[in-house]
Amino acid sequence: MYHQVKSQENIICNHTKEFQSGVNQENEKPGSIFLSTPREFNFYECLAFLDRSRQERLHSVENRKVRKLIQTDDELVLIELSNPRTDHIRIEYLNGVPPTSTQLVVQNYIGEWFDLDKDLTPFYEMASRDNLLRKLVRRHYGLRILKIHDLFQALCWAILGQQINLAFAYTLYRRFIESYGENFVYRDQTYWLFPTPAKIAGLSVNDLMRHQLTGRKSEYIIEIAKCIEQGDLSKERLLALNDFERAGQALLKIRGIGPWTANYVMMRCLGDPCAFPIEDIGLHNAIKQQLNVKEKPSIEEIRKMSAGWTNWQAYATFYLYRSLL
DNA sequence: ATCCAGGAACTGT
DNA sequence: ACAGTTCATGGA
Repeated sequence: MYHQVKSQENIICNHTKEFQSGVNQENEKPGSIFLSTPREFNFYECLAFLDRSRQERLHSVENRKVRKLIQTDDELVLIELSNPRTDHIRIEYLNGVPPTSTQLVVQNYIGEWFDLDKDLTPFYEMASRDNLLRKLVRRHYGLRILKIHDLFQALCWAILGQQINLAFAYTLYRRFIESYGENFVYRDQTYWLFPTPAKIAGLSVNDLMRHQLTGRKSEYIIEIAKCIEQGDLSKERLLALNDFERAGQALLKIRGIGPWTANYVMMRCLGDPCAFPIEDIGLHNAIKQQLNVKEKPSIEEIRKMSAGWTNWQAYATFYLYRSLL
């Protein structure tokens, strides 16, 4: 095989140019492709979040690397990401290097997954002056919001997690994926894709209730699947509103999506830095822990504490989530 | 056993 | 508009 990869051609930079330089060729091996990362980025902080549940099926973290199966329009690719040097992520294609066009899709996907385009310096500046965030941003420096690319997946994850503890939410999520998602076996390990709206739209409420979803959640998810199937709801359409405020309002009109779910999805999927799921119990617990107090803060108290977080509420929330691991 | 969990819809006033 | 109730089950 003479698929000699020259490093210069494979440094993909979908964010600020200044981060492009500095890739050393020593560690490179043919077939590896590198994605340069900003200075304010820590791969292992992100991996810690990705590795928070043993029931996770949509990626696997092992040996300081993460693997994920990605379905593009015409390819199924299994990637493994690692971080041999701090200024880039290494991408390895385990089931064969796909065509260049697919590689570009994958690189964009990873850029979105790890939120590489965001300049965190203003957030850090704000956080260094905030009593609640100061320690957190130092301890977890370089953490990014781990995004959920697929809107249907983000909505299902949020709805499944409504009003139940996180461990049980993961159980429901795993059952949902293993029951209705496609899988791909590679070297004795199974990798999963999230179920498609088409698949879920064809189910009955009873089908989902068999996996211990409540009747309500089953209805919400099936209805949303149908909505997406018919093209009435899509990430593109929400982003095309060009206004997170309006995107949030559109989400709130959907049955099963309240303020918490709308904000959660805006944070994890649509990329709204102002999204703030202020009703979130996990957020409340994280704040309680940070303040070292006995009682969880009230919504009003959180409003006051977060008064200075303008334009960065989602990042503050995510760092607080991270503190709970 | 008891309480709570990364909420939201529904019902009655 | 607002407060109280129901959904429903697992985890600690």
